[in-house]
Amino acid sequence: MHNCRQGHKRGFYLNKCSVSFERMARTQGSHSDITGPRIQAAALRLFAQHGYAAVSMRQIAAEVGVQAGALYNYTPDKQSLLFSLMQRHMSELMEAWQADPAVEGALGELERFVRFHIRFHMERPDAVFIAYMELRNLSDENFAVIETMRRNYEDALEAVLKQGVEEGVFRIPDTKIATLAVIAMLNGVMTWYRTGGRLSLQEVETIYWDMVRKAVAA
Amino acid sequence: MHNCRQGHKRGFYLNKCSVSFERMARTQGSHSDITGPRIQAAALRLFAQHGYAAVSMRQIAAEVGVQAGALYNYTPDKQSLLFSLMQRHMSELMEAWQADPAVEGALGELERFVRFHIRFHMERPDAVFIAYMELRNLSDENFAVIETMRRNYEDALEAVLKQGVEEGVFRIPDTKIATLAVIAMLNGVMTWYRTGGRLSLQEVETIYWDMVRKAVAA
DNA sequence: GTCTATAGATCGATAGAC
DNA sequence: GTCTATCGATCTATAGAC
Repeated sequence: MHNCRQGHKRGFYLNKCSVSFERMARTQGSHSDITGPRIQAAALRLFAQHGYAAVSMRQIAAEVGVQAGALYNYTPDKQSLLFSLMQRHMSELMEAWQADPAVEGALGELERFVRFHIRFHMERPDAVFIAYMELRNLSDENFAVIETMRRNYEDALEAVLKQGVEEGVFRIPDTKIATLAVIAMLNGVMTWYRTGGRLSLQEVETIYWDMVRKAVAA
Repeated sequence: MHNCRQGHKRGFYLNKCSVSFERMARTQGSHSDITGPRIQAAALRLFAQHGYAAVSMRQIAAEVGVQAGALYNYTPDKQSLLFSLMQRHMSELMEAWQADPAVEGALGELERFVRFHIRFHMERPDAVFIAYMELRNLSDENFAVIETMRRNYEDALEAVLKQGVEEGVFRIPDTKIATLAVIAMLNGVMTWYRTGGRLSLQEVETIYWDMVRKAVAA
């Protein structure tokens, strides 16, 4: 099942092959105050690569360099581990968007959104992949939280589209559908873009901005 | 984990709640020549709802109304079951596209593609969902087969876009990227559209066609 | 805080009766 | 072709030593 060929399996995210990061056998009683973050990082990578259901706590522990039981000092269970990864991702997304300096006019705001979305998501492909693929593995309660955060982000784009319609610069039959269509299109970047390819991220942003701009144009 | 509320968990496909279709206890030696198709149908539904890795052979068997061991009269293993579902889906997709009557000119062909893609995919949401989400659970050999079929389908759209550029009706900086962007956008329909909503499928097709047409316009 | 060890459940797949 | 029964592996999570 596993493979490491890069560029393989487009249509889903595949990590670069990387040397396993296991540590030396750890003396009993030793400790590391960065074990928590390392567990999160290992879970993020493994969930993105193989899927939540296919990854065992033992695999995560092995990647960190501890035994499986030690994980439960940092998370009550596997489900909470998934939820915390997704929640942090969505929080960072919202905060980054709000921190991005606004510009004048709906057209400028739409360009800002397109470039922000591509840039932000390409910087954390593992988290993005999990956020879109593992929703069904959340408990109902956890799903409701993530879903609300996602809707807030979508609402930010829809507000821009509505503003553009009012300004008369956009012609959009249904702003909610257009919102989802734009985000879906932009997310497609992650299924094929690889750093070091023939196009820089800047060029990709511009190509997508061109398509989005025209798609909603009056 | 499981829930049955409809409209819940947008962003991934969720089946309608349906009464379990288990059969009466089966007398030994009895048989049914439709067990094979019923296994495929059960696997399709369960893989789409819970994910390949999260579904057990026992669950599939229970849905069909047989014991787990009986499944192995129809499939050598779980992996082959997944592969056959994806392969059939991609075959049907290619055949349906080739059977759809071509029209004159790139603009007409693009509209035909947009409407065909939305219609075909909305008619089989389970298969579509599996085809996009379970690629990583294919063995390398099986993945190569599916990936080739997918590329062939994408090439059909790219040929239309190239034709439009030559005709001068489209202005597209990169036809490969535009191909992927259009397909990604159209696939987004499946994350939110539900039969019986405020828009008919015909209306949805028209809205997306409007956006696609403008996005690639000269 | 990490270890070893394990409980208790469930998995994919097979064997042999009917 | 389906059944019952089971093998051997693997899983999440916990208990108790250090």
